[in-house]
Amino acid sequence: MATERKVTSTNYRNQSFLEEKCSLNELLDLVSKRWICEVLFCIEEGINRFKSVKEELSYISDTILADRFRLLEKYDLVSKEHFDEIPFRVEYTLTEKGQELCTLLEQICNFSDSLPACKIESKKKTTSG
Amino acid sequence: MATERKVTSTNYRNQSFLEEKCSLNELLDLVSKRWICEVLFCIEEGINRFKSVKEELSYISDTILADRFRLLEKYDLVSKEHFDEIPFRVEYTLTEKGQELCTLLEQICNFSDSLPACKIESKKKTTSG
DNA sequence: CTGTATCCGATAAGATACTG
DNA sequence: CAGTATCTTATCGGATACAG
Repeated sequence: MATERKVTSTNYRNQSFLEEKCSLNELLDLVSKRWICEVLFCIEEGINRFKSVKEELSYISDTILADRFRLLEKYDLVSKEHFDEIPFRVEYTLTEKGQELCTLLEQICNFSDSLPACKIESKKKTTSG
Repeated sequence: MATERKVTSTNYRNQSFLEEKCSLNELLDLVSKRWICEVLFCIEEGINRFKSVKEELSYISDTILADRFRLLEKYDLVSKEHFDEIPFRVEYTLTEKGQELCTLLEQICNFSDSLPACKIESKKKTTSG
């Protein structure tokens, strides 16, 4: 990961245009990255180590999880603590801003639950038996 | 646009996993698409025709704008009205859900403004002269 | 245990040409 | 005016191998 964007691309120019217009676009670019919200929610619930988050989110890969932790730290939404034990241990915790974001995301989550287009109804079908 | 996802990909499986886990992920996938929020805000402000939105959002392309309108309509966030005049005219307006989403987005916008990592400070630099 | 480096396939964004 | 069809490129997500 950590590949730099090609500054000559239209893609880059447009994203920059949007981010300068409103910081919302930068934040959305972050929180919409795959797994980001789930990682955030894991930490909120106290599942706060590399391994435990990886287990909780069955399919996430090392590469992506490491990248997501790095991003969340960069944006000061989580903080990282390294414990010098043997074997060593790393824990992530939400910052105040991180907690605030979680709360906002939960509001959006309620909203999306109420959107008919989301939650494609046929997903459950518990009519068996 | 409108290219179908390859159902055999890990990419697809993971996104499906997340969307089934929480509808938040589906909504985020939508609102984080480039220009979506800006289009929504344009409509909210009464800039509600293809041409006028295109002019307001300098760099957006026809292809993308059409796709965004289609998505917003599909999710029932905006509704489309065709006026049979000569030349004909099409107007988009927010639905109740669309208005509700705008309000939520504005809250997140306030939050992102307060995040130090967003709004990279050096963007203004009005110290000249 | 907690990551990093490198490479590759899938998807999103956009350019261009065209239509009723 | 308000789009659609087709193609190209950039970026993202992920697999694999490896490291402190």
